[in-house]
Amino acid sequence: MSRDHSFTRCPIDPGNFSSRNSDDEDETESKPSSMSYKERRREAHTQAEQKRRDAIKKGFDTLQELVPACKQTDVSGYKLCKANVLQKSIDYIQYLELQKKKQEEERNALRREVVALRIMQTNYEQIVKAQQTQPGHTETRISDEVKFSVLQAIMEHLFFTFSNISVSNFSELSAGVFGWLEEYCKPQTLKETLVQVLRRHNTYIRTQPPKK
DNA sequence: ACTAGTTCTCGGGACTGGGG
DNA sequence: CCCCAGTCCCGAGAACTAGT
Repeated sequence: MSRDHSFTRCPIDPGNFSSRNSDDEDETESKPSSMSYKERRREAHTQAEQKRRDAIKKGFDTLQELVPACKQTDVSGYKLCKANVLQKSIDYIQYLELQKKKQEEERNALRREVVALRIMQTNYEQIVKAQQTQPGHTETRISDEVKFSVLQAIMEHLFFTFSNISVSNFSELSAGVFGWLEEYCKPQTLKETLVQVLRRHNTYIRTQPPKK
């Protein structure tokens, strides 16, 4: 069985175990003043184990500080067991991943909205420009009533087309709006709609008797 | 007293890097 | 290439502690 040893090892301390061969004879503890090779090796091993346990403990302590559900809730020094710290850390990471996903979806939806609004802005600007460059265009005073009536006719037409969009869920609505924008909010289509509405109003206004 | 969790020590397997 | 020191990791068992 081979294990993955991708960790980084600490540099070797030349002060330890520098004369292993010369100490081999000490294993019978014939010299009480100096430790035998076995004893020194055992002591070094104990220290290394202590160091390893400290590192593990430090890691758990850090997790307990970082994960809100693991933080101490009272002054009695309450501490979660390691298994709970691990489980709560896992839960917290999963929660953070979910939050990240939600925020990314929200950001994408907002970006789509920005694109749609820019398309609409461009359309309106082109309509205004086209109207201003029409031959015979004169600045005449239009009443608020007529303006409202024109706007209402345009919006009614748009709403009629918009009402065909499927709204069973958000993604369908989202896709439907894009399709609707591309089909019914094209500059040319809007221009045609506007022309129709204005023609109708022009005819209607001419046939109306002047108000007294 | 019992139980569960933690800490510590010890022994041992496995791996790495340097030296002969 | 082999040996060895140093290191890491793991399991077992003992000791300790805190809660019930």
